[in-house]
Amino acid sequence: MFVDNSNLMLADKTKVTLMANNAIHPPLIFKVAIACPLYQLFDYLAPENIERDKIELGARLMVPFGFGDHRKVGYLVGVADNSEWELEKLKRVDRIIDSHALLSATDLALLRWVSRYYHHPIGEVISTAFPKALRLGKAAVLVAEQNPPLTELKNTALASNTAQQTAIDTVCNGLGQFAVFLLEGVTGSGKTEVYLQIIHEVLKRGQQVLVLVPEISLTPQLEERFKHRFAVNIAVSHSKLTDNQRQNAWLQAQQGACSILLGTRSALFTPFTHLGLIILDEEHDSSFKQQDSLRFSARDVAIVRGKLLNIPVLLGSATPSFESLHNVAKQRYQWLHLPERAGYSITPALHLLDIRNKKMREGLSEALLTEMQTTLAKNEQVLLFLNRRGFAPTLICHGCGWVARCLHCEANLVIYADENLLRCHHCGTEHRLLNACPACKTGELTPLGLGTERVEKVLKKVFPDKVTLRLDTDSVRRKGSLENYLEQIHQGEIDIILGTQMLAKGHHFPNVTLVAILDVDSGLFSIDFHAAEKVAQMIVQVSGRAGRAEKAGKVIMQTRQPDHPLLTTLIQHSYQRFAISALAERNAAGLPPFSYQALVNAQARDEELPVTFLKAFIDLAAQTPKHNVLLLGPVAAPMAKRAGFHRYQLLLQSNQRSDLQTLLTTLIPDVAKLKIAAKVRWSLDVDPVDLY
DNA sequence: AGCACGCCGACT
DNA sequence: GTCGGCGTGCTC
Repeated sequence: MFVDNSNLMLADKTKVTLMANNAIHPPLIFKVAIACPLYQLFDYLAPENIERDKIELGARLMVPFGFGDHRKVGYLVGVADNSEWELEKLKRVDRIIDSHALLSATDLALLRWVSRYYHHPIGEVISTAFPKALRLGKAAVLVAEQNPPLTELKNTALASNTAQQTAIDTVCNGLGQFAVFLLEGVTGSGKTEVYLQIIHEVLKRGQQVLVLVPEISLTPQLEERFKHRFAVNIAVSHSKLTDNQRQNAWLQAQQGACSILLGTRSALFTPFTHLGLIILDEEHDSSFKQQDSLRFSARDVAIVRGKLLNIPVLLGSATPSFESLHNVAKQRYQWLHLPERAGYSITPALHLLDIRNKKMREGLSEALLTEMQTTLAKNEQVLLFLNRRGFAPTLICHGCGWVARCLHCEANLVIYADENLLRCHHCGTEHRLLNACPACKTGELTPLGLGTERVEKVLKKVFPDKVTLRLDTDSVRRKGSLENYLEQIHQGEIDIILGTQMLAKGHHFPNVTLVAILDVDSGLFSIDFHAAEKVAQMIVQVSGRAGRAEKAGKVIMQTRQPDHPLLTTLIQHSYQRFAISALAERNAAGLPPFSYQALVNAQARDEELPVTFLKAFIDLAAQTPKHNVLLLGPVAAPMAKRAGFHRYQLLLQSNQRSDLQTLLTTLIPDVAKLKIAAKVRWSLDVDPVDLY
């Protein structure tokens, strides 16, 4: 009788095949990273009949993951002959999506470094390097067959001054090897021209350039200058573009079809075929630090990338970060200085305007109004800086002292008079503007403090025949309106520009000859030790908007602290001098960059849970052998409640970066496994710049 | 992160 | 009697 043993075979199929495989060659195991919040790789059986030498690390795979027939994209990061798991429990890879990996070995090494340094799950890190469609497993298409001709260059050989030429020569001599250059040059000193001439050299070598800027609004003007100068393919990548546009830029860089990629911090992980230089403009800008999910510093990761690729990294700023200045002092970076304004530009003069006991009109002193009058009479433009949106930051009852507070945040509601609203800047909650005090019913409700909307109203009253423009996130919410407004300013259609932070970033207003910082004091008394650095940078950056070309500029800072050392040092000496003294203070206090920090944040709707979690974190750390890391906290975050969530934090600090890293490496995966970790929203920020 | 399993309240 | 709430646990 014929014996059908197929059932038997089926029952024991896995074992039989494995035995057969073992007889010929050992099983092939794929080590796969998958985008989920787990600090581990997943082992899979390689597809059947695969040739081992055709496997490329970094390739995307489709793998079964989780329940039922669920599939996810995985990233191949290793191949092995064995697994710590029982082979019967391993699933098999469905298919290899990329026969040729889209990431190089160096790209993968960079992503693994990022995962280790920021203690972020490897699968999530790798997936952030890909455009959305590729993350979901879509096939990558070819965007161009060949590299474009890289030698067609326009308008070369512009005259540079000595300092510019020295900077250009120094970086160009360093092409083809790793080095970090800090190009420090005041606004108008011709930094961009230095970039252009160095980029020219890199292009001549047939290599690509990655240029990173902190803000999307800075890309159009740079793109324009690149296009005017170089007849090469220039790709742009930032989050205001469509997924398709970003993917196209990504593929062009990855296939060597573009010579320059200009983008914001998210463009940093874009793969290139032959990257020769990374430029990071406005390197001091805190927008280079991502403040959610993967909290990486684009500046620091750019430097690691330069090191891995053995190419130079050029950091540029008029107000370098203290960390970069410290690295120059330690001779880790080479300092390149452009001390003067190129051409005929005149450095603006800084003045402190003591407003103590002075009569004020909605935040504007008589002396400032007179200065404005004089400037406007000459048909020159005035720029006023006030870093506070809305009409007024507080609504208070003159009768009983009641203040309009947000129900979900530990914050006051901001008055928006035009919209007849009270709005919370932290959770977005809106209320109708009240007519009567809800507490005493009779008291008069009074706006307290100044916002841009309030100052705009008084400006229109005082200067009725002049055109005032308010520039803040509320007024430029509509897409593309910032560019339109900037164009109007350049066309001379605007007389008075009033705005927030967004004015301090890189935009040039040649006909502005008077700049006033209305309230410089508000930045001087923060609990965050970074505050002084940020205020000094803001003052110098805002000052840089004034007095271009042949026209002298004037900068006025209204203050009630005319003897504050930050202000006097900046005015009597320089940003550099202030940086030196502030760095000395940080050294004495054992603060970064003389020590190393990581901040653990925890928040939950329940008020007790964040503290319980952070205490569990401390308990785990205490079980770790002697680690020389100071744990400070838990303490309530500076904004203790936000959008209904109670927030606490724990600061870790060490004199040795390696001590801090070693502790975090063992601690974080264990913390993630804590039961309570699932009940709070927690995050880790390595090298935090915002301590709240 | 997803997604399923599981044990308690208001509905056709 | 069921639909669905989100607490808990798992992913090679």
